[in-house]
Amino acid sequence: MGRSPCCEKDGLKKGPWTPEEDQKLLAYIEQHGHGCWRSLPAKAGLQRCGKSCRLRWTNYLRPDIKRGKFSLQEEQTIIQLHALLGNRWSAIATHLPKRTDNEIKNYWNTHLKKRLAKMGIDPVTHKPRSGALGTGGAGGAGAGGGAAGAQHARAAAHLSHTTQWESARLEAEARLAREARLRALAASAASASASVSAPPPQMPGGPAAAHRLDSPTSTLSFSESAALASVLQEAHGAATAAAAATRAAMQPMQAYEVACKEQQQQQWGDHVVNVADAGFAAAGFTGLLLDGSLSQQDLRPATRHDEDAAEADAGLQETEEEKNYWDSIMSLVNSSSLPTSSVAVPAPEAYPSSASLQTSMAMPALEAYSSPASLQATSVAMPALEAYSSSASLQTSVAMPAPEAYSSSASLSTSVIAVPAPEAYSPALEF
DNA sequence: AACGAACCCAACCGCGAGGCC
DNA sequence: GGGCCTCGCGGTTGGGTTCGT
Repeated sequence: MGRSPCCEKDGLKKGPWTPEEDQKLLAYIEQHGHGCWRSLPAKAGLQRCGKSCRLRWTNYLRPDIKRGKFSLQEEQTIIQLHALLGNRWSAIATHLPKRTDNEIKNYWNTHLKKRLAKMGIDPVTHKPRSGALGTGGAGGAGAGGGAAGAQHARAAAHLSHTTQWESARLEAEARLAREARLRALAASAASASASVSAPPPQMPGGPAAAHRLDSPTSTLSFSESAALASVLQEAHGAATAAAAATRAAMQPMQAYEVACKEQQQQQWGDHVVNVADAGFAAAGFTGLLLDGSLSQQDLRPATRHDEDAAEADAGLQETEEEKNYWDSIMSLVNSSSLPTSSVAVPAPEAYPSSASLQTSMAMPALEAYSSPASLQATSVAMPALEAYSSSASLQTSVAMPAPEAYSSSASLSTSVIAVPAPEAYSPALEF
């Protein structure tokens, strides 16, 4: 059963690349850059289609590719990002330095998926398998459940991912709304002291700046001052719900961390991977996902080996900062009113440049409240945002990925409400 | 040693998005 | 606005390798 010919003409070579071909491609790209992939093969003297060349380069020849075994941190990051993003391998790959999306995809399909299944966790929904969905163990992907079950699982996973991204988006919007309100209040106070007949308060930087603060995907319009008050109220309510949803959605991550670690230690003995592996930015994200609301005490007795006590304590200490940091973020989101005096109102000039605006909206206000230690975590707190941003497009950078998933505010509220209860994730997994 | 099954991964395919004319 | 082209993504597969009998 041969494959149907690719879009390219016949006569082009297919299949595994020879060292000579690799050399040609490498030499050409090193000298000229890849340029247009379509015309590259001819210029480089290769009997391949451009697509094949691009694939070979991005997945194999690129110099900044790390090959070999995935570390524990990388595995955990993949699992956690997959829980958040689903099968968005390229987005996941942006948080695993030097790993390609193809490699991650393969690793997921050949290792992690099976391991999760073995642990009784549905690799699609990232939830413990319920009896109704079939208790099939490894390799039981198609064994039980049937089409309806699979569809249900996919839908649940989609909803879960949608909810989490939408939660993040709402938090960002609510934060922007609060900042806008604070700026308006500040401007109002200033103008009131200047003249009683002054025009109504405006967004610092003028209408144009106000317009730029609008979230392109938002259901809120910060520049419509007439609706501002009610919108702010609404945004706050949504953000509060979103914060709760986010916390709930992130709780299974902790179970994953512990479960994976246990699993790894059973498989590989006591080989301990250095959690503080320098330069591995994703670890910050991993840590950030650890939510303190599901207490460590709840998990430890059921899952921790005695000989791991010292290491676990160190880990707890390490995650304590992140927990506090995350709690502070959540309390900021949840707080009904920020003390005006304690909030640094950004100067108007902080917004005009599209570059700075992009940054401030992509990582909304988080950096304003982070300690240097947690800054690294902050930088990956909204992991996929930058993955989807074009350098020129603010809209893209602010918009959450997979726009089709976040179509309406109606579906949004449904999503938030439909977040599975935290207790759905039993921390006491048996291996 | 031989064979089949399972595993693994590089590479292919189809599709959609975005840019350009 | 619509067609064409290029690129990137995710799903899938073919074939090499390893494992088990």
